[in-house]
Amino acid sequence: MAAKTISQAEENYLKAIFKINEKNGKSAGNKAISQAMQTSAASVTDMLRRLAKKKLINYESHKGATLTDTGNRIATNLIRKHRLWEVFLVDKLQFAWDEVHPIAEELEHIKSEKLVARLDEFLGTPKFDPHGDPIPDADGNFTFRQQVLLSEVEIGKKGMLVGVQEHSKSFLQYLDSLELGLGTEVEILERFAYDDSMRLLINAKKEVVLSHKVNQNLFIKLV
Amino acid sequence: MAAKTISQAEENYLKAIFKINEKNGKSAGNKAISQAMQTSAASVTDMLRRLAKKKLINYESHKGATLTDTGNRIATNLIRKHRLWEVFLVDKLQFAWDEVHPIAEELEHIKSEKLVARLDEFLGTPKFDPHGDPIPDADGNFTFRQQVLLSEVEIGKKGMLVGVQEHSKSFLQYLDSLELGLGTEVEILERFAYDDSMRLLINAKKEVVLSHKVNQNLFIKLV
DNA sequence: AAATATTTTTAGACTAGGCTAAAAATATTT
DNA sequence: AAATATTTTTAGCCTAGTCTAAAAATATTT
Repeated sequence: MAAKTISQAEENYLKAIFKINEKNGKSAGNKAISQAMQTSAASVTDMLRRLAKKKLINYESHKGATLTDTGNRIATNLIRKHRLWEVFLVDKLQFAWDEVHPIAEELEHIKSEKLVARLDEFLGTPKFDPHGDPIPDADGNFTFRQQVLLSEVEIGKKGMLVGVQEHSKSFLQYLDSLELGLGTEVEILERFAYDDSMRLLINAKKEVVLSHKVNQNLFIKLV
Repeated sequence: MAAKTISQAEENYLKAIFKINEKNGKSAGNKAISQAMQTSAASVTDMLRRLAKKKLINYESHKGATLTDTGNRIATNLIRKHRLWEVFLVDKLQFAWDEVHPIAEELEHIKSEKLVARLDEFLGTPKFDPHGDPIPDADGNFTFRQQVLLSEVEIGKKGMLVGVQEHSKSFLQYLDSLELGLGTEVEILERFAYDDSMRLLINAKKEVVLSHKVNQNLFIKLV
């Protein structure tokens, strides 16, 4: 089967569709895709037709898109590459977790299968990236981890920060300023009903108060 | 000075022009570029005009192209990135020297300055790539090394293989089969006037006979 | 220097990927 | 169910980068 060439633009659309499908649990609409890709709705319609013709997505006019098996495999592999490169940048080249995303966004398009395999091995076959997101294996399987949003944790419970949902530079830098990195121990001391903010004890020595918005973006593994 | 965006295609043309300028010591003609880029002459004319408009090359109709300072800086930086990535692939990911070129060809287009600096440091600021080609520093300066083509070395002289001029997979694999890698010691035992082939002693223990074509592609540092 | 060969440019066309503005289809309110 | 709002598609246009075929310019031979 002649593995058709897939352009970077096409790859990026597949990844966007994958993420929208995953988050919403249903087919990705034109609007959502155009927002994710920062392109016009008209461009999206064009691209969806192209991807459908290549059998990478299932698409019917006005009904949005879902990935075919092939499309899913490609999107998953892109995510694998993106996350492995992020680990490389942080672990080997000492980048901070808030600076790796745009670089990995370019690196994920490098084509060699062998490169990915060797990189994975070189990094020690990591299961999670620097933001705590799972790295799918070569067959596209994600490691599942028991985790809850900090906003859902009850008073008195203890846990450890294992992931972030939001990846913006400003959010990550805010966490840095609080010394809240992956692996940080947290204990819920108090919850303010007024605005759902919470007072926490981190690493058993420092207290911080986090807004609801922040709490909704932190994944905790309870201990 | 608004650093205009430069596409991968443009970058590849700049690199091709750099190499042709370097090898021929004069302005790069349309034909040579079209051969290097594997594109039609018409496409080259178009691209030369685009590059000239961006002040990356000096170009006049029918007179070929040379790089401007800006163009030269970009081309040199691409070569720097290409060669650093080759070192990464060989030294860190255990790739063979005959498989890294196409992958580095993609990796060299990754944009981050910081990435290059960190990679360089991570690799121990190497001065030569896995084929013995010099890696320009961040300012574009190449390390110069005293070297001669094996075909020019006199009988009885000894030296060390420090570089290859040809980079094809088949040539490199042929060298591998002879156990002729960079760093190999060679002593010239005999030269056959008939076809300019040479008999050599390598690493003081094995004899091989190399054709003139091979001898013209090996760089030796005399001891 | 004329004839011939080679190189380069022009002219016109194509694909990928993007855009805006308007029309059509679907969803949501009232 | 009608009216209104939102989403999606259509139509037409644009740029980058490629192509072929023919014309023009330059180089090489004779």
